[in-house]
Amino acid sequence: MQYSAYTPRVQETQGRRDRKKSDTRDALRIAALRLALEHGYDNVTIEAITEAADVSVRTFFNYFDSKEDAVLGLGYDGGAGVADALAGRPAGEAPVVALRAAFLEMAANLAERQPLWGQRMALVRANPQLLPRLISSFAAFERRIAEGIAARTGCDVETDLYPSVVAAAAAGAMRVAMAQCRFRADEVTLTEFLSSAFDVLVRGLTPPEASTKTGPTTC
Amino acid sequence: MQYSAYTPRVQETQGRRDRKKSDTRDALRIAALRLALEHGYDNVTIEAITEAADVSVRTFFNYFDSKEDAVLGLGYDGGAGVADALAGRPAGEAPVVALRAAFLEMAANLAERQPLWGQRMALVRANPQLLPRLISSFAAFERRIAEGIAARTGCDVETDLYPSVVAAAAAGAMRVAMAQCRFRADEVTLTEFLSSAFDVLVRGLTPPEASTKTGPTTC
DNA sequence: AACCAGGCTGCATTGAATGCAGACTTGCAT
DNA sequence: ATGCAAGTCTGCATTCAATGCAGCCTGGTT
Repeated sequence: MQYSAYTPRVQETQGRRDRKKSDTRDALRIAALRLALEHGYDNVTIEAITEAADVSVRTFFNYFDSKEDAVLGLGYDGGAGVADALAGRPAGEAPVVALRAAFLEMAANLAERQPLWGQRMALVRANPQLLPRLISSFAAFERRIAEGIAARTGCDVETDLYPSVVAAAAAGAMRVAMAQCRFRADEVTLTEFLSSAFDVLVRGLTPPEASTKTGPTTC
Repeated sequence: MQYSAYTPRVQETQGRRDRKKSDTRDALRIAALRLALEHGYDNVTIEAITEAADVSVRTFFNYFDSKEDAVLGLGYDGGAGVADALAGRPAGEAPVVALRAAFLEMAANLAERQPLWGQRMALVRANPQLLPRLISSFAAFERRIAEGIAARTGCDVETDLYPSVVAAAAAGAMRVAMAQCRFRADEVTLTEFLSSAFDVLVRGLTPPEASTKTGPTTC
C-alpha cells in the first residue's frame, strides 16, 4: 500500500505516541464525565469507564490517580489562565484590581478553554461528595495566584503572608461566585457573580452600604 | 455486688449508654491519630485502629464515615467557637475587625478546646494526602461565619454575596496562617500569624507598604 | 421482671487502588 | 529495512476501605 506519500493528518508538534496518549486521556475523561452524569457518580464503576473508552482498568490508573480525578478532569494547568492574565495587567494597578480584571478575563475565555466546565459543575451539584476534591484542587490555583501577586508587589511567597492572603481571598471570591452560580443560573452569568464578589474585595471588605455608620445595614 | 449505693462518677446529664458511646468515639479518634503519627497514615489499617480501641471493624463505621474523618476528628462543631465569639462582639464593630477579634479569641482558647490540634497539624504535615479533606471541612466553618456576618450586617446569606465573600476571606486568612505556622514554628505562634494575616484583611487587601505609590513595593 | 430500642458484632460483598511481570508499540539510530 | 531501547498497555493477584444485612447483647423503661 502506498499511503506513504500522503500526510494523513496535520502533525503539529507531537508524535504519534503523545497523540494517542492524549486521545486516551480525553476518552477516559469524557467517558467518565458522561457516565457519571447519566447514572450518578457512585453508580459508575471504573470498569464501566474503561469499557466505554476501550482500555483496560489498569490503564485507567496510568492516567488518573483516582476516579474523582477523572471525572473532575484534574491533573492539569490549575489556573494558568488567571496567572497569565494577571501577568498581563499593568504593574501600577492595585493587586486586587488586577486580580479582578484577570478573573473576569478568565471567565470570558472559560467556554473555549474548558468546554466541559458546565457539565462538571452540574455533576458536582448532583454529587456533593465530589466537592472536597474540587475545592482542594484550588490549592495549586491559589499558589499560582500568590506567586503572581508576590512578583507584582516584590513580596516573598514563602515568608510574607500578604500574597497568600490576597490569593486566598480571591480564590474564595471565585468559589463563592461559582457556588451562587450553581444554585441560581446558567454559565453565562458567572461573570456577573464574579464581578459582584470582587467588588467586595476591591471595596476593602466593607459592608455593602453605609460603611461608616454604626448600626447594621440592609443590603 | 452492692455498688448501687455509690455514684461511681459524676453523672452529668448523660446515661451510661451515651457515656460509653462518647468513650468509644474518643478511643477511636485517639487511637487513629496516635497510630497514624507513629506509622504513617496509609500504613495504619482500620483493623489496627479498632484493635487498639478494642471494638470491631464494623463498629468503626458506626462512628466515622471514613478513616480520614477519624484521624482528623471531624463530624463536630466546625467553628462553633469562632461563631460564638463573633456573636459576642459589639454590633457597631466593622465586620472584619470583629472577625479578627473572634479568630484571635478562638486561637487563644484552642489549646483547651482542641488538645489534639497540634498532633493533627503534625499529622497533616507528614501526610499531605489528608489536606483535601481537612480543607473541605472548613466549608461548614465558613458557612457559620457567613451566617454570623449576615446577622450582623442584615444581609441574606443565600442571596447576598457579601457575607460569603468575607467569610471565605477570613477562613482563607486562617488557612494561610495555619500553613505558615506549619512550616515555621510551633503552636504558640499561631496567634501571631493569625494577627498578621488579618491585618491584611483589615487594611482592605492593600499591599504592605506605600499603597498609594505606583511601583512595586518591598515588603 | 420483662420488654424494647439502639448499639455492637461477624459475615459477605463490592469496588477502588497498587505492584508486578510480560507483551506490544513507538521512536530512533544504524 | 533492521534492531534496540524506552515507554505503554494489559492481566493477574492482592490489599483494604466501605456498605448492607441479620443476629446478639446491653442499657433504659415500665
